[in-house]
Amino acid sequence: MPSYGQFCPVSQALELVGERWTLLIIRELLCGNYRFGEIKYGLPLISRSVLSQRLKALEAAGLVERHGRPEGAGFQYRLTAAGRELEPVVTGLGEWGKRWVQRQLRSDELDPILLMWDIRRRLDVERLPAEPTLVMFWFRDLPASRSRYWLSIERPEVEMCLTAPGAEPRLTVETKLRTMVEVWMGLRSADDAFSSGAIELAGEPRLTRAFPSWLLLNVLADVRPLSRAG
Amino acid sequence: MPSYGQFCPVSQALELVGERWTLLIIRELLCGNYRFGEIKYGLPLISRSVLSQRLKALEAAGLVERHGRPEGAGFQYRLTAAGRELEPVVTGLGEWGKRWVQRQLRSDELDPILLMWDIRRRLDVERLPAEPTLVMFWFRDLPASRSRYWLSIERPEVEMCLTAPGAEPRLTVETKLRTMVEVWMGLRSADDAFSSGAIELAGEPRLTRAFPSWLLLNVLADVRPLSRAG
DNA sequence: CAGTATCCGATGCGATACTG
DNA sequence: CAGTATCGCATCGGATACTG
Repeated sequence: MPSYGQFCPVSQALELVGERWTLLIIRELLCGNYRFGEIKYGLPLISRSVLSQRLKALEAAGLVERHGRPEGAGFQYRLTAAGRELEPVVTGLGEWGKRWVQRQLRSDELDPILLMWDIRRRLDVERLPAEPTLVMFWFRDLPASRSRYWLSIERPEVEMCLTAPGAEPRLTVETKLRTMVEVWMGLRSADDAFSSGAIELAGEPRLTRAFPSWLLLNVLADVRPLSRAG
Repeated sequence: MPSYGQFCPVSQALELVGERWTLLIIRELLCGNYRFGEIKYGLPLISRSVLSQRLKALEAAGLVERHGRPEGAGFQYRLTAAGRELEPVVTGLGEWGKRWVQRQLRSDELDPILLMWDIRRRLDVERLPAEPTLVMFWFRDLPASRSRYWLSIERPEVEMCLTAPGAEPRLTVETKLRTMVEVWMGLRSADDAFSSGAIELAGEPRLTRAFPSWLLLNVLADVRPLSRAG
């Protein structure tokens, strides 16, 4: 990327983090996705080459450190102190986006894997069932091949599964993808969705009762949109 | 720009303001440069085509409004409420940049016009002389053809001139470009620079005494750099 | 001066193939 | 799985020329 040619710190910051995808990668690292594949799940449209390239650039710039993982192959990418201090910028962008550009979500933005991946990271561990529990999400408006997703809960770990695990789910969440995304993003009341049956829960009563309390919703769910008047 | 394909407000925000130059244009509008040419002064390396394009995109996105100027040709570009609310993001980036990427300034980032343009907008109007006053800045390390710049003060207006106005300057500021930039950005003490003679003032004693108090310095001058340790 | 249209070269990026 | 190298296309953007 060519330089902005300025001594202004805003442009110097943007020379490091202003490229396409970079701040989104930092968002992923901020919210706890440290591995190449985890980041990729959170950014379905990024190509591996670009992700690799950006991680290298961030490492060279001193915002990210790459650590070998003793347990297996691959690396962990961790923000340095400098990288972590971008948190207010990322949050600021998110709040601004929620306030001012939250329009009707386009269908191509309703990505179920992304949604599940986000949900996975924002469950209230304290309230999850103590014993291993399999939860199935069923988006009945999607083609069968991509309509079902599983969260395998083994407190405090939660794993996302894209194919049916062996066990039977003990709780099923059935809804439309758009409904779940809107609830998740705070665009629609969760209480209403549950009580109206827009989200149907099936399974052990103990679990169906508790489920709404597990869902913490997206970090930005409670930022309210404003009108567009200038 | 292709979409990020996400429902996350951070990515939706970046679809509007994540392109190269866009946040810098918003910075210019935030700090009071409203006309095409004024913005261009603050962004010497942007091409007119790109600036035009970005302003149109910002207008279409509802962040900028274009107003005809009764007094003459051209337009004023003004931030809407949505655009103004990006101020914390721009400031956040600037503070982060000042803290973490403030390295030795590269020579090609030392742009005298940019510096003068920035100074022009950050003079303490209250303290400026009441009568019309011409101040000349002389960067003695630059080639003669681009070493001298003038601020024509007619309180509360300050005009930047790139060629010699008719009148004689009543105050001359003589220094190296790097010195002036470093002082301006808070990388070097202004008091030291004046008292050591790194910045030399010549002219009416009343003006040479008052000059240091006019200079408000860059908005980010007092954000302190930190070490790079992760 | 304040932009806008056109053209052409640079580069950014996705697809594919390859490696530990 | 977790990346990396190569390639070819598409888009971006700078230069130039043009207009109110």
